[in-house]
Amino acid sequence: MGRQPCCDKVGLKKGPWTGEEDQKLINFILTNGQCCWRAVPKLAGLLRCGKSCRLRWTNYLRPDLKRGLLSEYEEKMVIDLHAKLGNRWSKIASHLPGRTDNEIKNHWNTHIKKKLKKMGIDPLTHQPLPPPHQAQPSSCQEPTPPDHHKTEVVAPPHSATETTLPPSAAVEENTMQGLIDTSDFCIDEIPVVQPHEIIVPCEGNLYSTPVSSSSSLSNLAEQLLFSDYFSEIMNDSIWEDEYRGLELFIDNDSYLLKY
DNA sequence: AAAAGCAACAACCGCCAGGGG
DNA sequence: CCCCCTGGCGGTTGTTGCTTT
Repeated sequence: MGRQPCCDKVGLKKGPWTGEEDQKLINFILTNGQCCWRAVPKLAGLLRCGKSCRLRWTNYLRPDLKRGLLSEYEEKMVIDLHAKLGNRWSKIASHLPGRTDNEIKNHWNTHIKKKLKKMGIDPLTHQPLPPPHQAQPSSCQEPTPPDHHKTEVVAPPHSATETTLPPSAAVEENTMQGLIDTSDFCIDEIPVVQPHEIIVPCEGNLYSTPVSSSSSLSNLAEQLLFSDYFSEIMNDSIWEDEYRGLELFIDNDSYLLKY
C-alpha cells in the first residue's frame, strides 16, 4: 500500500508565495488561530497544501520572527548548540527566540560552515581540522552526523533536548537569559497575535524589507494605512469599530500597530 | 553591457513520531 | 494492538539576485 500524499496535489500551486497568498494566510490565522493545517488552505481560499501553509507560516509569516542576519551572539549560540546537538535544527532554533530551524539550517550551510573551515575547525566535529596533507579521503565527504531524527537513540553525551542541560549548556542558558529569557520559550505559547497587536510587514512586500533610512519613515504610516494589505485586514469583522486610535510603532523591519 | 558563475535562502520532499479511533 | 492522520523534522532542490569575467 503506497504512502498517501500529504494532500491532493492536483491543481495545487507550488513555488514561491505571492503577496496575495500571504495576506490570505495571515488574515485567516489572525482571525481563526492555528487550527488543523489540512483545513487551512480550503478555509483561507488558498490553492496550497496544508503543509505548505504551515511551513510558510512558521518559517516566514509568524509575527514573532526576527528577520535579518544572525547576530554574532546568535551565531556563537548556534555553533555551541550544534556542537552539542548535531544537526537538530529545531532544537537549536528553540534556543534562539524568533529564529526558525530552516533559517538556522540555511545560515549554517551558507555562512557558519565556511567560517569554521576558514578557522581550521571541522564544522561537523567541531575539532581542529587536520592539515591539508593529512586529510583523510573521507574528510571530503562529510561524515554523517548522528542521526537523531531517525532514532533518537544516539543521544549526544549530554542531551540538551530535555530540561537538564549539560553544564556548559546550562551556563549558556543562564547567559542567554541575561539577554532574553528563553528558559520557557515555546512557539506554541506565543499567542498567534492579539487583535490589538498586529505586526504588519513593509508596504508592498510581506517579507522583510528593512527600513534602512529614516527618510523613508515619513511615508510609512501613509503607505501602510492605504496598502491593500492593511485595508483587507481592516475590512475584517474583528476590526469593526476597533481601529480608531491606532498607533504605529516602527521597528527595524516591521511595524507594530497598537490601539 | 552581457554572460557565466556563485551564494543565499525559500520552499519542497520524504520520513518519522505521536495521538486518536 | 493496529491503522490512519497530522504535524514536525532534516535533507535537498530550485530560484533569485549579486558578483565576477
